[in-house]
Amino acid sequence: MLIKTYKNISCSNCQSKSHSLIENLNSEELNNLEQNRGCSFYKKSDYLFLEGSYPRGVYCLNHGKVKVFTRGNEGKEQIIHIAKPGEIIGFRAMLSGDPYLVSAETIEECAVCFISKDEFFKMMDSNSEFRNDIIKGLSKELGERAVSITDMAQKSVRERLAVGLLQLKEIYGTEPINLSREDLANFVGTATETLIRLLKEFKNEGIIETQTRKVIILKSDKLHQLAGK
Amino acid sequence: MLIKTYKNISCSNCQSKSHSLIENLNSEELNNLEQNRGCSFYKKSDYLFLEGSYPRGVYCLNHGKVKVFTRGNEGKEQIIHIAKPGEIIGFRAMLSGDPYLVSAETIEECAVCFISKDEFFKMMDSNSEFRNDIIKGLSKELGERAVSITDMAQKSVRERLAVGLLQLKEIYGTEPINLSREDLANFVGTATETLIRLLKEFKNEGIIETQTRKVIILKSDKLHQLAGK
DNA sequence: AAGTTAACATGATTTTAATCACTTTTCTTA
DNA sequence: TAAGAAAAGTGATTAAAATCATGTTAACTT
Repeated sequence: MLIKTYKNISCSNCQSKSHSLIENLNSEELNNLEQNRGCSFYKKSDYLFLEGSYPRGVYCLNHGKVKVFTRGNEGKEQIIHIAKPGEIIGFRAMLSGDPYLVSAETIEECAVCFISKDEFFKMMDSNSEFRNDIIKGLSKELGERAVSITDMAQKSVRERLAVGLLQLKEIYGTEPINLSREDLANFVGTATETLIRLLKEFKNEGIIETQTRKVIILKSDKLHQLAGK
Repeated sequence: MLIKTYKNISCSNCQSKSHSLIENLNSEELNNLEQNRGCSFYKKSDYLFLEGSYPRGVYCLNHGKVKVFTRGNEGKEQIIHIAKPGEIIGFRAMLSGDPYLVSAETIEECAVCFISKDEFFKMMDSNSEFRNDIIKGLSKELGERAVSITDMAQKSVRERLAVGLLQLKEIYGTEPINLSREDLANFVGTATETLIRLLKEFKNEGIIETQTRKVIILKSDKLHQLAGK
């Protein structure tokens, strides 16, 4: 699946470092990391890891987007998170010691660095700032997921789409949101047909614009309103 | 709200210690903890803390049950977790540095010890085993919540009730499940009326038995089946 | 123990969103 | 660049669960 292995991305100069947990490593640690990690290109729809398998390390996303999802009853995906450059993916399972509960798959071409379990734990042990960032990250995400559970249980699909689009705006920044309708539906937690119909409504209401599959948000304020609080 | 302050529960001899994160503290640390924590009785429906406020420490549950919940759109509660003796409540917000995203309220008479922020962080810093347990706990919970999100998004209310009852069985052990219909509905994520109707169905199918508000599970295997996987 | 309140329960109705069946558009790649 | 495949979109129908209205039982309170 993997196109090419390369060693030419430097951690010290990684353009995603500043929004990454590795930003608090000192230059010695960064150099060491650079020696001990492997980097790979992945094309679209490649897996980083699969639900049920055991983690052997973590993945640091340099370029591209990765969807993290579980599979429910009839194999339907529920997208839990969409990772953007700088993010470390898959450390949860490694820290808990369990097999992955989620799968990770690229949704565009990606450059990803692999940091082995040993290396990762070494960094956790030796650098308390890094460790605290990991702990903070876990805690923050845990809080966010409590909100997601509530949203899933209580909000209508329309409200959830508004919430979801706002989250995706944070992830995609100024670029248009570039997800398949099916992925978008699996992120919002609805049927693809329902999602398409709602997108059309939002479009008619002037809230969004679509360029074939791409979605551009025109009125964030309106989405906030629709999202309810 | 608090009936009585007491100092007579010893951490070293706490009957809930063995299923608690404090079990890996050494005797010196336990003695120190004992000097620096305050214990209180709470009656039913008392708050430990409220969504939006800032954490000043964590709560260690010695006796009783506590519901942890968020409030959705129209103030409807979504119960995220029901804590049982031994559990430390409210450390997530303390670790992330944010205000509480959830509220915690007793659902029966409780004995609760309070450990200050300073004290808690001191233990985290000095005892790596304790710290690792905290990290593992956070990670495990994070995984569980990914599953909850998927369940909320994809399972029917009937399936979710089956899942919920099985979870409650783990929490209540051999005792009957003792929750109001409303709390049970807010745990499963449905309307109270719907919950009541489904409980009746389960009762007619011989899966559960009810004693006024209490629920006794008769056929766990059947619930596993209904829960879907 | 009687009265009051809150929790539990049921029936009828409406709403939301899933499902099924099918068409059209867009992307791939031979 | 034409053919095939995959993704996007539409319409009709069904199913699930929320909501509204109201009745009943249980549990406090004085």
